[in-house]
Amino acid sequence: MSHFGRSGPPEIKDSFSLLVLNLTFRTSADDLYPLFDRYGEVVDIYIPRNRRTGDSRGFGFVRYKYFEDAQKAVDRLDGKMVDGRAMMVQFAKYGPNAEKIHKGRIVEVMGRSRGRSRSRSPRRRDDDRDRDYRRRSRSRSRGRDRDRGRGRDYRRRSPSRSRSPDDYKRRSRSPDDYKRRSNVSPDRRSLSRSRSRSPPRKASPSPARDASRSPRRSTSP
DNA sequence: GTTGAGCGTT
Repeated sequence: MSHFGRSGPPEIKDSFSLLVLNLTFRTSADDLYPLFDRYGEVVDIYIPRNRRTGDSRGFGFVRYKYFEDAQKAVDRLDGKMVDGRAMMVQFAKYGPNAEKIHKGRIVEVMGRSRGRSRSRSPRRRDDDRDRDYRRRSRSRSRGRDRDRGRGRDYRRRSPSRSRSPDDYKRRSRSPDDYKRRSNVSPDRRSLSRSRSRSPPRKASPSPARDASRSPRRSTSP
């Protein structure tokens, strides 16, 4: 079992963060630990996962206690085949909170004291990130030269609305209708089964069809 | 059952 990430992000100041890219979607921290632990003391390993699906995002973070170990791991594990895919190991550029990191070590801390003054609207970054990373993937794989197309899309975003919210409200049926339907539905079924308005026939439901084809054969000798 | 550039928390 993974004992990483259970107590949140430990002391990042005293550790060097490594970014592991090009990982398979099935690779977990447990799979990376034995590989990275061989080259030094691993403080923590974390692999961002999607909260909705729970799938790995294809990359992870490995924290070393000493810089030399981290550097060695980068040099040795970079391009290492893991689960049939070569992973890329490099020093992290940003910290968990977007802090600037140099060589895996924090060199610049976010202006928390000053940034705090800023009225930063506390928005849900979880969902946003989840959806964003998906869209970014798609865009990147194809939209490298599609910058022009993107701009066009933004302009055409307006006519996207063809219906007004009022229409939706109108669409919703009245409670009476819903009630009636709810009542009618089971009632009809119940009636149909109970009353047996139409006696179930053992024969085919449409003998006429057979009859229409029969005559031909019947008349035939 | 899929995907593939990037930067992270229970």
